[in-house]
Amino acid sequence: MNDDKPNSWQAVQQDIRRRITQREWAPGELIPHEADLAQEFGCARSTMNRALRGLADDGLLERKRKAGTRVALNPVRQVRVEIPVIREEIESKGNAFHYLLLRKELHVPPPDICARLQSDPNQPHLHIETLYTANQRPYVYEDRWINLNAVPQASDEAFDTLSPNEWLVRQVPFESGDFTFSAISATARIAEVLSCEPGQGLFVLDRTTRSKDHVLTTVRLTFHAGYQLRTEI
Amino acid sequence: MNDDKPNSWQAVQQDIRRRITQREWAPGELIPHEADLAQEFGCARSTMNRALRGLADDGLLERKRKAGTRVALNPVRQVRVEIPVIREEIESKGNAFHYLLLRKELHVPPPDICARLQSDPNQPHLHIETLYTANQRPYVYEDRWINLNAVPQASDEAFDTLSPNEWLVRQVPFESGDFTFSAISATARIAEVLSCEPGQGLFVLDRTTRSKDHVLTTVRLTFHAGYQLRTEI
DNA sequence: AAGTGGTCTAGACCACTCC
DNA sequence: GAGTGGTCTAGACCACTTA
Repeated sequence: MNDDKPNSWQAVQQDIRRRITQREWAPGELIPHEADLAQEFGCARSTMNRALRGLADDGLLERKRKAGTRVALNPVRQVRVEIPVIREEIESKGNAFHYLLLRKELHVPPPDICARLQSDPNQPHLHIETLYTANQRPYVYEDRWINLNAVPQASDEAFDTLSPNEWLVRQVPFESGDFTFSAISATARIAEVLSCEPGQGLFVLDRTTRSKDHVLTTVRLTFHAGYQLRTEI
Repeated sequence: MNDDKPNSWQAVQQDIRRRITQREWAPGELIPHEADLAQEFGCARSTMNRALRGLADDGLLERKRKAGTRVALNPVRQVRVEIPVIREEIESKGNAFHYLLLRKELHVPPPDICARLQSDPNQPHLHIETLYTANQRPYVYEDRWINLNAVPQASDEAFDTLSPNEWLVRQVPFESGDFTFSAISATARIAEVLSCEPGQGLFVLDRTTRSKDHVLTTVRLTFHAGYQLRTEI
């Protein structure tokens, strides 16, 4: 590491961070310009810039040209969350990973899914339901729709050796997407699939993936009871 | 913006990103070194470095000294999630924000909370329960413990003009923390507070905050039914 | 109009890691 | 030992924003 080197951007950043967290600079306060700070720390302005830019990315500082740099009033507005790759998440805990194809059908999606796929309301698409298990115990239930306008080759795929997710990642480049975290009460169907009580509160991750012109797929992952998504800052 | 400038790191990054998403470079493939790419793009190595470093931060590339840079096998492993600042989240939707102090007591925490606070199992701490409302409707229920070893002045605070969270942010510098997202089934108590059915699945955010030496506070936010946390990539 | 952050460059040295 | 990314520097110009 370079933390000991007094002029590394990490060392500089750490000291600036300390000044912020220890209230040496109060929230909302204007701090010295890059150039002055660089001189004070005896480093190049680019080094100071990198340190400050990082803190701004983390939400600790707010920077504006001409206006200068201020300590953010409300720190820590964002965290990075690792999106689990199911297979790895299960195997990294030393558990056996399997998946079970519960359904693979072509039919017309309900209206909400049609809207998400940005598709003609009468056009059929591929509907796939999968259960992923850890040591034979239900881990997460996946309810996926694949847009056949965007991924026509999906209808010929058996998904017997590769899970839908792994197959899609290899098949189709994607560019953007959105994620939604929420909670639901287990329906009778989901309770059966995940071996829990009906009504049980379950953690849910909805993901919609797009390429340049199309929505590729939309998927809802419903996790087993007690599942947690952790992160640190 | 500088996106049009052909030598801006953004422009370079965008083109590299395109090569990755469009499979011009396959997942797992070794890509040219910084120096070569810089020459190809006609930019300085530092510019290329910044572009590639950003893509590595996003999880699209994996870089190792001497080994070189590879396209990540499984892209998009992490997303940035905005941690809601309750007051702002409510007011930004044009709703009236209020909070209601349901409880403020000093007593010995249950064992799991003691563990989180890293505290003596017999020592009392400050327990605060708050309900935040949007247009008088329950929005989120906050169940908080404050470590009195770390924040002794909390016991004198009435929390009548400032919510516990806003007060703490102003009082105490903190350095790190962890976040956990999960789901629960509403207990009778929570159902009453949040005006929902017992057993209803609810989205939960647990947060523990530390300064250098102490755990400052641990809090569980239980959101109203139907709450979603969204993010995009 | 002027101040401040944002970025680019060219060159240098260093640190890590693979062979 | 050697190759590759990581970083620092000094200087320059630019873009955005406020006054």
